[in-house]
Amino acid sequence: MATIRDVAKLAGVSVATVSRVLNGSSKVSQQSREAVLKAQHELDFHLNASARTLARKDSEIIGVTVSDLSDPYFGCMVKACENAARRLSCSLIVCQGFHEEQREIVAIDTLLTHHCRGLIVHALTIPDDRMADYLRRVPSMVLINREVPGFEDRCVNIDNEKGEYLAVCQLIAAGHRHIAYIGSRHSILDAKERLTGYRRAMQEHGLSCPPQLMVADEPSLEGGIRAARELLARGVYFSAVAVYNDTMAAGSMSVFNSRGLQIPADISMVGFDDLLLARCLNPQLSTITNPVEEMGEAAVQLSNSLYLKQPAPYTLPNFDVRFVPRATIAAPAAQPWTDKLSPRPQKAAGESRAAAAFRRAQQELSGR
Amino acid sequence: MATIRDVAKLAGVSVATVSRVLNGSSKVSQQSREAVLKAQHELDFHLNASARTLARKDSEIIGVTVSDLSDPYFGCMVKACENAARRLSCSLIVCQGFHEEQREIVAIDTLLTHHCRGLIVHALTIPDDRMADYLRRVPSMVLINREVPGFEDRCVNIDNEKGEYLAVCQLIAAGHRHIAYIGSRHSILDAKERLTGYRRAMQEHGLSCPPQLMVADEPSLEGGIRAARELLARGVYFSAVAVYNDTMAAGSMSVFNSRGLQIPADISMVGFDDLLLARCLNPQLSTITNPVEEMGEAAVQLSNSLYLKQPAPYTLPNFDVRFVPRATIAAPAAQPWTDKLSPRPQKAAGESRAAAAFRRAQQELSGR
DNA sequence: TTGAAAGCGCTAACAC
DNA sequence: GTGTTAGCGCTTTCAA
Repeated sequence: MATIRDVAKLAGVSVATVSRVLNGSSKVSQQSREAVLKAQHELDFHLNASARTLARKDSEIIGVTVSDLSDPYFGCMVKACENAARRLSCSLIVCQGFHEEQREIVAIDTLLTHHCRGLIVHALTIPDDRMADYLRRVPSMVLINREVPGFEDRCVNIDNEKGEYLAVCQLIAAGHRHIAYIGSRHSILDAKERLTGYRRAMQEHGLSCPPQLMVADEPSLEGGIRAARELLARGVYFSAVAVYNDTMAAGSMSVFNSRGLQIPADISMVGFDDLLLARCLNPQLSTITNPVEEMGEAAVQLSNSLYLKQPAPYTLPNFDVRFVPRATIAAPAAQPWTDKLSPRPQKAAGESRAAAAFRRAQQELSGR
Repeated sequence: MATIRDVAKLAGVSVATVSRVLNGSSKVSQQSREAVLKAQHELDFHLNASARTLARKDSEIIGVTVSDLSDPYFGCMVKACENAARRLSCSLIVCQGFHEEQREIVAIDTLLTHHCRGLIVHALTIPDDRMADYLRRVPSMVLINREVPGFEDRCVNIDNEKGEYLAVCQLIAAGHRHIAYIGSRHSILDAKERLTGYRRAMQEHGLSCPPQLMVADEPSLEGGIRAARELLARGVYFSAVAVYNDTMAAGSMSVFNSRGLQIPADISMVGFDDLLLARCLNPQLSTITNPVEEMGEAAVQLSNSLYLKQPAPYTLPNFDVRFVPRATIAAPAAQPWTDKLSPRPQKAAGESRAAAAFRRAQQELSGR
C-alpha cells in the first residue's frame, strides 16, 4: 500500500505539501498541486483514514446502533443516518443489538472504540442507570426511541402517546366501542406510551379497556399473527383493533383474512409507523406516520452539534405524527357477532357470516 | 480522552503490559492484569481503534456498499454482513450508492480510505472496465449481485435465470399461456438474467413472448404500480404476470386489486426474492427464494479469506433458488376476457365481470 | 509556498 | 513477566 511518502517522493515534494494538496489547502502552487495529483493517480493512493484520525484526533466516523437491520423501520433510519453522515464527510459504522442487553453493550463499546464523532444509540434493554452512565461519559451520544431521565435533550423521540391516541380516536369516530389493542411485549418506552395513548383515548370517550381485549407479543410479523390468534381465541367481542405497529398489523390482518373475517367490514384496523408495507396490504392499512428518516437525520445533526460543542447547539425539531387514512377503517357492523362481552359464545340460530367466522375461529384457536 | 499511558501510570505498569492485558495475551501476571483492569475501569478507557489499526496494519473494518438501506432486500443483506463481521471481530461500515455512478464511486473510495479488511460491493452502474480496475487493485474486494468477466470467483450471485425460469414454469404448469413480464428498467445483470429465464421458459413450452406483454420500470413499489397500469392500458390479453421482484409485485397487485381484478382468479402472479412482504400480501405472494442473508455471509467470508490470502480460500456455496408456493397462482379462467390478442377491444354483449373490469381498466389507463 | 520534524495512541520486537 | 522503544501514516506547527 502506497503511503503519503511515496507520493511525495514521486511528485518531488515534501509530505507536507502532499497533505496540503489532498486536503484542499489553498497555499500550494499550481505546479506542486498537479505533480501531487499525478503521483497520487499513478500510485492509486488513498489517504489512510486511521492515520488521519490519529493525527487529527477526530475520527470522521458516525456510529449507530439499531436492533435489527432487516427491520424496514431501522433500514429507513440508518439510510437517513448514512445520508446525514455523508453530508458531514463522515462514514457510518452500524452495529446491531437485537434487543439483547449483552449485544447492545457490545455494540456501544464497539462505537466507543472507534472514538466516533457522533453516536446514535438505539438500545432498549440496557437499564436506565447504565444508559445514564454512558450519556454522562460520552457527551456526543444521542439516544433514539428512548428517554432517559435527566437527558431528555439528547433523546430523539416522537410523541407515541399522541400517535396512538389519534389512531384510536379515529376508530371511535367511526363508531367503534369495542376496540382491542395489540401491543409490543417489550417493556420499552414506545410500547408504554402507545398503550397509554390507547387508554387515554378510550377513557376520554367513556369506553373501558377490558384486559381481555389487550394482548402483547413480539413486535414482528409472527408476533402479530400470534396476537391476533390469541385475541380470537378469547372469544370476546371487538369490532376494531389498534396495533402497536404496521408489521404486527400485517400479521394480524393475515390471520383475520384467512379466517374469513373481512377488513374493514368485520374488523377495522389501524397500525403505526406508516411503512411502505402499509401501502402494500390489501386493503391498504390506515396508520400513523412515524418520521423515522427525519429522526435519523436529526439524531446525527444533534450528535455532531454536541461533538462540536457549538455555542448554539442544534435544536430538535417537532416530529409530526399524523393519522393516514387508508382503507382499513369502516363503521362497525350494525349487529355485533355476539352480544356477549365475555368468552365462549355458543352457536346461535341464524348467525351472520361474520358471527360464524368469529365463532369458528374462536373455537379452533382456543384449542378445543 | 484517556490513553494507554494513563492506564499504565495508574496501574503502575508499562504500556506494553497494558496492551498485553487488553489484547488477552497470556504472558501477564495475575497481579498486573488486575491492576490494569482496575485502572481501565476507573479511567473508563477504551482502546483507540485508529491507533491500533495503524500499529497493526490491519483495520478490523469490513466495508459494504449497497444501493439503498431502506430497501428490505439490502437491509437483510447488511444484517447478515454485520453478523458475519462481528464474528470476525470486525466493525461494519456501510455506504449507499443509490444506483448513481458518482455515489457508487464515492462509496467505494470511502471504503478504500478506511483500508477495510474486507469490501463487499454492490455497485451496478459503474462500468465493467472500471470495476475490473478496482478488483485488480483491491484483492479482497468482492462483488455482490454482479459478475465482472475475469473475476467470477469474486462475484457472489444467485442463478437468477434459473429462478425466473422456475417461476414461469409454475405459471405454465397451472395452465397459463399468455404470461406477461414486468421487469426492472435497470440494465443490470439480475434484470437481464431474469428476463432470459422468462424467455427460456416460454420458448421451451412453445409460447411466444410478445413485446406488448413485457414492460419494465423502476424496481420499486411505484415502479410496479406504473408497470401494471401500463400493461392494462395496452389492452392485450394476459392471464398471469411474472414480476422482477416482490416489491414490484406488491405494487402491481395493488393496481389489479383496485381495478376489481381478482388475484389469482383473474390474474395469477409470481414474484422474486421472498421478502417478508410476500407473506403480508393478500393473497400471499407465490415467489422465488433469494438467499440474501446467506449471500451477505458468504461475501464477508470470501472477502476475509482473500484478505488473509488463505492457502485454501473460502469457496462459495451453491445458493439455492426455489419456488415458494403460496396463494397467487391458479388456473386461468376458462374464458379469456378477450379473444383479441391485440389492443383496444370493444365492449362485448354479455361480457364477464373480469372482462368488464379489464376493459374499463384498459380504457381509463390508456388515456381515453 | 515549502519542508523538517514532532507527535497522535497503539503494537510488537527486543532486551532484560 | 515486564519495560523500552521504534515505528505505523498522517497532520500541523514552526522556520525558512
